[in-house]
Amino acid sequence: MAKPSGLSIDSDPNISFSLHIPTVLNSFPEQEDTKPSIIINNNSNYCPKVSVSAMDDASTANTSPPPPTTIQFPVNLNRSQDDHPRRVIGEMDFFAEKSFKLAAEVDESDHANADINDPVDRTALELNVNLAVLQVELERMNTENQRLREMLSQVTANYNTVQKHLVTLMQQQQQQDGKGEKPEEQKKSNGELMVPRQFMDLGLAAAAAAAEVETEEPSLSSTDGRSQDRSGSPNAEVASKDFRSRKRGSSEDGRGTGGEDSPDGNKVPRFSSSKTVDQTEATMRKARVSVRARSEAPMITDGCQWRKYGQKMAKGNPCPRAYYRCTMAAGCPVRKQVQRCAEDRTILITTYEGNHNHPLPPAAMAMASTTSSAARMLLSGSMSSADGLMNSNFLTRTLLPCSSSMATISASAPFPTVTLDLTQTPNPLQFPRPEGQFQVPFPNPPSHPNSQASPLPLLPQIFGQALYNQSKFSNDIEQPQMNHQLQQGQQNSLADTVNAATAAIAADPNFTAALAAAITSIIGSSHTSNVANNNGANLTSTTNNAPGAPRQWWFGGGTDLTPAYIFEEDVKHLHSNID
DNA sequence: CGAGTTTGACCCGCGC
DNA sequence: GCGCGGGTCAAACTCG
Repeated sequence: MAKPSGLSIDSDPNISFSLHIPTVLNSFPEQEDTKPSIIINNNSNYCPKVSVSAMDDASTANTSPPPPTTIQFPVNLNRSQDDHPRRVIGEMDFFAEKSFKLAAEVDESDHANADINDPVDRTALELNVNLAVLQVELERMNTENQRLREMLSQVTANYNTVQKHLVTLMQQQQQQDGKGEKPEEQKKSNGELMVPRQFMDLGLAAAAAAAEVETEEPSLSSTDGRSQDRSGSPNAEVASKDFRSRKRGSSEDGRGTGGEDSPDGNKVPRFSSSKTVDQTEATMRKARVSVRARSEAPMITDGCQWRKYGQKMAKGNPCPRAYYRCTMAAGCPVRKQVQRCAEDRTILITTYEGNHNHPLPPAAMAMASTTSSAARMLLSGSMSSADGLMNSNFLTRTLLPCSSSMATISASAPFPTVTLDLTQTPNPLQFPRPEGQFQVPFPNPPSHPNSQASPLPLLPQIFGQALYNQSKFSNDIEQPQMNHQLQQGQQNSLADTVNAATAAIAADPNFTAALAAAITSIIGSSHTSNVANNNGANLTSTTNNAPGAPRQWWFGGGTDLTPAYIFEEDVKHLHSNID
């Protein structure tokens, strides 16, 4: 990776310094050898200046990079009178201990008479630049700190709003419970959440079972080990076929004895753990995550290996639907369907189903984590509402608080499906919430229309690992026994929500790195949080189309200006991370 | 020759 | 009961 790295001084009387600092937050392993450098140019007669710019791939690869941030400060250099053209006097390595040591030994006052041809004066110049670098860096950090504080104040305000909202809703809930109305009936009467009863019932068991499983076997996401890690459960291939067998056998149950037959023929009591696990498997398999992305390619690249096992013409769409199954591990139950949108054939609709039973490569982590988190958000949401603690309105506003039209949950589909629409801009004002759909924030589509191969940004491995660690940490701690099932389900919901959000914000590596600690702290705090902590942080970002324009971030938001939901523990952790 | 794809057949659920 | 549509199977085929 060849990047300009050196200290050069032109011969004009006024010299400008260009300090190039590799973007630390966005650095990749191959960039580690990139060092800050100073380029001193004499392109101004009266105003020597140091210009600090962050050098990254964008600024170097782009033909018209955004102008670097230029911070000017006086530099008095007595140039030699010879008009030598540009002369490179050496490279300043800011990571070299020698550079700082030399600079510290030089009297600062010497810089006024510095002669760039004199080694001592050059050292003085280096000192001057070093101080400037530190000043600039300090200034930048102050600015960043200020920005984070503003964000925190906004989050705090949102928290207060939500807390009031929660109290109101809890009061309403108590009043309705006093009338003896069951939650399911409430939903029907309210007409706000028309989720199939089958899904609601399974979702309760699924979330509970998922909580049990995850307590024993924490994992980065539900995508790894869901099938194979369950003790006594069949392997994934068997489970996959068992699902089909169960589906076929379910219609025969009515003719049978009425007992529940396990796949291996043993009688299994109702509500046993294995039955719950089966229901979990069935539900997780039924829950689907659909990703819409613009792509000319026949299939989006999600990091997994797939084998096509069928193709059908689907009704209402002239484009055939292809069926794939994951082949990264024998018996992985994950399948996906790929079909072009009938209305806009540039849009590729990929529907994922099931959870991987094997470790995933980093490249596959983002998509798998996102889809599985979205699916489990769906299931956890159903559990919470079915449990009666939250009515549908609350579910809508807390679990799925944003209506940025980037992700939708279709409850009317044959299977509960979360649709992540990566084809639209996330501007909430442009996309009013459709009736009967709940929406969750997800990242904007690839900024470049041709970046078809990666509709979702790759989640940095370190970020995923942090989530894993936090998940493990929170699961290792004994849970208060208030309502074990519910609480763990909510914890999963929180983790899923945050997990999805983190995958979303991974679109911006700078922000990802900056907020990784905060997000993971939110997860880690969930075990001590109260019921209201079900919500988690929803982070949405948008990018101005103009190259180099800053990415804007906000918590929550949406057409109805629903505030973000960050609760006390989360705010504390944000505080601690910022301070 | 093995892995992956194609494609017709089959199964099942569901609505009429 | 029947037909339709979605989903899967598996033999045939293709390709490297």
